Amino acid sequence: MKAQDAFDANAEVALRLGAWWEANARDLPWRFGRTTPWGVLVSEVMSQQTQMSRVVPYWQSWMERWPDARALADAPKAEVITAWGRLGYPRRALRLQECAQAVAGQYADELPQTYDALTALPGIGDYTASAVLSFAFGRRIAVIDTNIRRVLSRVFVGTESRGGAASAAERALANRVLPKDVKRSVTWNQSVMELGAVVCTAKNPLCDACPIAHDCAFLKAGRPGLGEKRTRPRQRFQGTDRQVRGLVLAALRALPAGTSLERSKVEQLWKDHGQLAACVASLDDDGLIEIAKDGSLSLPQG
DNA sequence: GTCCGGACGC
DNA sequence: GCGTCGGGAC
Repeated sequence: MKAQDAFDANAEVALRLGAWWEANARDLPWRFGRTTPWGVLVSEVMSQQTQMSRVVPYWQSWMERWPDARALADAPKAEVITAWGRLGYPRRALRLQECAQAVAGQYADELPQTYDALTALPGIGDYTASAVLSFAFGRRIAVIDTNIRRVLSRVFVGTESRGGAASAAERALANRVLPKDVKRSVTWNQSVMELGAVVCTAKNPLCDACPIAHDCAFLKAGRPGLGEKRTRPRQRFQGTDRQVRGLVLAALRALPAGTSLERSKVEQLWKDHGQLAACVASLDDDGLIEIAKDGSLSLPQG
């Protein structure tokens, strides 16, 4: 395929996706310029490995309580962990506060606008930095997440994307098809991601409702390998340390503020006391809990 | 059972 | 590159 063909084909795809986005974009509260760059960053961190429908109420109360980085930077850790609630992966909450402290302290409460400065912040990796640059600052940069990888691979290559980290080929593809025009590039990132979230889903894509079905190499090829394992295998949950850690933390969040859970109560949370002890130790290592001399647990009071 | 708008340590 | 880190929805 000649380069000009690729550009033309993509221009048509971008146009259809853009129209679809205008008509179908979910009305999430951090979209359409209704929040600050910090608000966008918070939404992206909360969305890491978590569905948007679950994020929305958390984001709203979080931003009401801590509207900017400085406010979050000064909040008690225990309150931050409690407010994270059942979003999962609570280390994200601590990293988000560390990020807020860096932004407030090093950048005068204004998010930096370069990829290198953003990825240097705690909890901000390639995806989140790119998403903030594109969605909050309107910069032209290829955003690469699991949805975009899946959609681009299907549409332009005709195969399912593989698990693990994004390959060099996937990154090259994302950069190649990213519209040259800055504004179009932002809409492109958002609409491709949105399509992956609500139409071009992993297991059961709604090709009948897809605005670019006509342009899709994967559909043309008969959707080869659909439903096969493509993404990196996910961990089980039942019986894992993650479940036990979650139980311990949930018990501490449920306590009256400033109080602790005595050792005998802790031991009732899980019957494998070896695993329980290891999980308590790892929560302590992460800075998510504090262990008193008598073995009682509490959220960090610092 | 599978998947979900990843980041990080090693 | 691989293991770990929640919890919910379908």
